Amino acid sequence: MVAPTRRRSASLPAGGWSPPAPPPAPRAPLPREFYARGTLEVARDLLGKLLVRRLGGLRLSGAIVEVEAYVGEADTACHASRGRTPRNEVMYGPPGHAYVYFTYGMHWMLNVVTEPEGRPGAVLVRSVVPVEGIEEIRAIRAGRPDRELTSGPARLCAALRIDGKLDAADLVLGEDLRVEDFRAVPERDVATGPRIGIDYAAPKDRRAPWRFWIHSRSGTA
DNA sequence: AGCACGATTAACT
DNA sequence: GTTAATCGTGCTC
Repeated sequence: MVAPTRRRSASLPAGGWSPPAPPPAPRAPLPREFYARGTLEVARDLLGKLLVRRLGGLRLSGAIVEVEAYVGEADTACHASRGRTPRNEVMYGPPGHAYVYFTYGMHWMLNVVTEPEGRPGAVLVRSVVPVEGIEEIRAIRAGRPDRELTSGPARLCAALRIDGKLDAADLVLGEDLRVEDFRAVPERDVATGPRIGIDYAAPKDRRAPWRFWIHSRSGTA
């Protein structure tokens, strides 16, 4: 039995945020219209939503606590900034699909496609807090401390077994992967700042505060 | 050639 | 306890 350790969030912005137990009854996937909006709005509104991975008979899920918006060809940090390619093709398609790609020789990244069809945009899911299937997630991520299970874009993909096979998956049909309504996040709990790992981008894009996370309220509830 | 990262190591306070 | 630097890895263009 593990004593409830007091966990001070440090470098990870949303490390201290915990979803309420118990998890709610499963809901319908968010509709297409949710995604068919401006990427910044979608990014902000994804905070507190439930990312659900269906794996065989299992339901693994986590509450979204950190995201980044990548807002089209004019955004030099966005994969679409150099035009349409086989990899980023799905970003140009209809909203509400997964854009999953591989990077750094070992990591998968999960994005959700935004904006009406033809306009590339996506939100990178950077961190979730486990809600359902935590024992299975611990098994998948054997040897990791709990705080490293799903905090980080590559970690959450590993934890939920998200890889290139889910690229272009329809989150609205939601067969293997979906996003459900879960928890309203008030404005005062939302923090914003520059995106991570985009040093190659133009200065204006590096500075843009297009990363959103749930600010953990220290001490009080 | 270059990466929308993270594990590891090495320095700090 | 923390932050900063390094680099593996293989897919994309």
